[in-house]
Amino acid sequence: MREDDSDWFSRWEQDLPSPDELIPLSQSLISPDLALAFDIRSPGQQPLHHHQSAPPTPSQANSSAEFAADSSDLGGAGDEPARTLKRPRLVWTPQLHKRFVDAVAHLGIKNAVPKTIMQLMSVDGLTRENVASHLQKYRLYLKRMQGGLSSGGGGGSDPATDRLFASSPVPAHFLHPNRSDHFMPSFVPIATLQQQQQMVAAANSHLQPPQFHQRSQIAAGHFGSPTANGKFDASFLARQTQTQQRMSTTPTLHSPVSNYVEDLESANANGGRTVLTLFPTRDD
DNA sequence: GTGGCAATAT
DNA sequence: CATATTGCCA
Repeated sequence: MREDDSDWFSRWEQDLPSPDELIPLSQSLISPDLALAFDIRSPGQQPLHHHQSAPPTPSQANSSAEFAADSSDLGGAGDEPARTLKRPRLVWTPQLHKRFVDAVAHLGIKNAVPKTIMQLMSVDGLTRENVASHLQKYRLYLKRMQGGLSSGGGGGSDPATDRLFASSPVPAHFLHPNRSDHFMPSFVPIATLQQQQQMVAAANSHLQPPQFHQRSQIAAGHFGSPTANGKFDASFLARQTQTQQRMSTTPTLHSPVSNYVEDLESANANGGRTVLTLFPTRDD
């Protein structure tokens, strides 16, 4: 039983987890809402730098929503009403929108309701209202794409409002709900996701509490106008595109890279090429 | 309770 | 201007 009584202790001592290993664990016990409410962030992580140093664990299930914090801090928010706390405005970055579109595409228009979309996206901090609002706008966008005629300035497709939507390819079935063979994905990998969602959120609670970005100048393209107001437009890249393929033949300018959906169809009709693409498989 | 949609607010 | 919120209804 006893090997070396004098040794086991030093061993035990050595095997003690370092504070760095402990902290994240304790944080995962904090619900995203609480973290948001109390403005809790990772001790060793400054709100400014966001390092994405190739996570050793390939299990990327979730990305964090990016928020824009209003420069004017609300006074009464420092208290306990964690429930009714006011969340920062959600910034729908192209990446986030892509997730949204993918979710809708994979759900099928039938099941693409705010709640399920939100669940499938599994972006922590994302609320049903966020999705609902965005979905509403997105539907209008789709609507006016199909009937989009009108040579005049009203109809078409240019308003800066559409820039976001244009950043992500629109699945074909969105425009043609009338297809004889529309066995759209009703299988939905999420079974009891209602509960899983919470666990997932807890597991990767990298929640980003209202951040006060200052150098919002670094963002590459910048989609929104420089916000003539005094507000900080924090459009950041959540993740650096690490595995980006260079398509030398097709300039990225206005060619909607069409590598989306079809996972269902190809899996069904394509014998040699089962593209069983899990939904949150990439994030560009 | 949830979803959709228009209007309205921030 | 982009989201959020609200009101009203299915």
